[in-house]
Amino acid sequence: MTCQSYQGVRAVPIRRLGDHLEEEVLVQGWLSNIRSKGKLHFLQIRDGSGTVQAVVAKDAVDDASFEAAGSLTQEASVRIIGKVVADARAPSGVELQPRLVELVGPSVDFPITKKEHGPAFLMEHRHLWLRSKKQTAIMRVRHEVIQAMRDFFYEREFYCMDSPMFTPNACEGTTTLFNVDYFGDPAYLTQSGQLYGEASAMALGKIYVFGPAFRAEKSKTKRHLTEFWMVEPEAAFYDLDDVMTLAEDFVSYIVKRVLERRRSELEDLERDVSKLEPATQTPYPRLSYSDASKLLEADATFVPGDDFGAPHETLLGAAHDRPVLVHRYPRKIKSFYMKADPAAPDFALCVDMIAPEGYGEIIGGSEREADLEVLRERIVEHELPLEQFEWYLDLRRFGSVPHGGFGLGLERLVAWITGAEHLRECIPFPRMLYRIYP
RNA sequence: UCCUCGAUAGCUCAAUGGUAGAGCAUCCGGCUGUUAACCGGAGGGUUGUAGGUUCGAGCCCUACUCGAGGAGCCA
Repeated sequence: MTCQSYQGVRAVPIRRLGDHLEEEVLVQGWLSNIRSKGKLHFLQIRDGSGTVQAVVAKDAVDDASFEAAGSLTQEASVRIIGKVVADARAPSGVELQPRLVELVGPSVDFPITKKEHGPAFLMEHRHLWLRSKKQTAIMRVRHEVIQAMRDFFYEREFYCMDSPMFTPNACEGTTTLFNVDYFGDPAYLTQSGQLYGEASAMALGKIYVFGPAFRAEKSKTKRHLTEFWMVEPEAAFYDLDDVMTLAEDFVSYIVKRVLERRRSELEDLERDVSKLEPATQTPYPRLSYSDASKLLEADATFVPGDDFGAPHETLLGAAHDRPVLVHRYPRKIKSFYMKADPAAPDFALCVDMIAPEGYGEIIGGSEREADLEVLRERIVEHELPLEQFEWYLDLRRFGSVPHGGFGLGLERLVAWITGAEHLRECIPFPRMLYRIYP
């Protein structure tokens, strides 16, 4: 006897009940809602794979089961043995006619009720909020995105080469580092796996890094987390065009996969999938920073030569029905490792991908500076500690090659695909400014 | 760091400066097809904290704490 059967009846995930019509099965899960009507109890049972209605009739079960069913409260856990039948009156078209209902664990005064709640309350109860329909749907989409991402790189023979979380050096500016005490020495939580990714690309050619990144930004917006997951491909002998093509192939692949396999989740989320379909087609529109600046000329808040703000990105994104690639930003507003455009040295060979519908920048990438002396100057210009970057400079001393890559913020991509209001809903346990519980 | 808004029952919100209320949740009762079910009843409050104005403050003033949205910055 295992937990996967009970009284000789085999457990079936709710998602798969449609394959077991007219069979007797074991369903194990939690009560998401109950409606009682005299001698009938309508139980909504959730098991993580889906939700199904169980109709407990007084004359179809023993007294103990009927009593147990009637006294169930929200999020009590249950074990049910019953027959799977098709019924148009059931919310999912399939329902369970139990002959046995057993309480596994009681649930008294579950805090998250059927009516609406404020964000602070929900965040305080994130561990329980995760059980709700929308949150589980978002998490399944996140899961699908991660799987699609790994499949994409596997198919193209990019090796998974993860970077360390502890690092002695900064790569995205020194003001947003989380400090840690590393056996008495100062160290930081990584802001990006890229620098190590470059070293890995010199070893294995095409690689990707996937892991959390930490940024101590004092940002209080729906587009920021202090801990977020980033996937960062890096490839030797890739120039900026190769990077842009890889980025659009990557995003279109993922969107296509989610549309194929997670339709019902997108329905639960009431996501308008017609807004996602154009993104399955490549190429994506490409425009240079200079071209984009002209489009923003009418906007008084835009200062030519400065980076785009969130409203500008929204404006640029809104002009297209799919993500847009903006390339060659002014070098002075970009990171030290980006290669200058030989044709216009004040601009960097870099690219941002801006998602439609105001979801903002989901990708930042570039061709990297491959020349030892130029790179050394940049590190000094940016007032970074040169001695901590000697290993990084070695990549230019020993067989330097043109190379490039990008970083994609997983939660921002998931937010756009699911239509989520806020990034905090796109990671199981978000870490934000002033929020580290639960 | 800056700007704006907010804090009243477990939750979401009401309440001319004059007796603190509703829906949901909880508990009790009713109902054999409910769809955030419905119907009847019950319990539930130091109005974020500390001061101040006033005959009287949930409401006006000051400070603080916490929260939300946005800016900057970024993925």
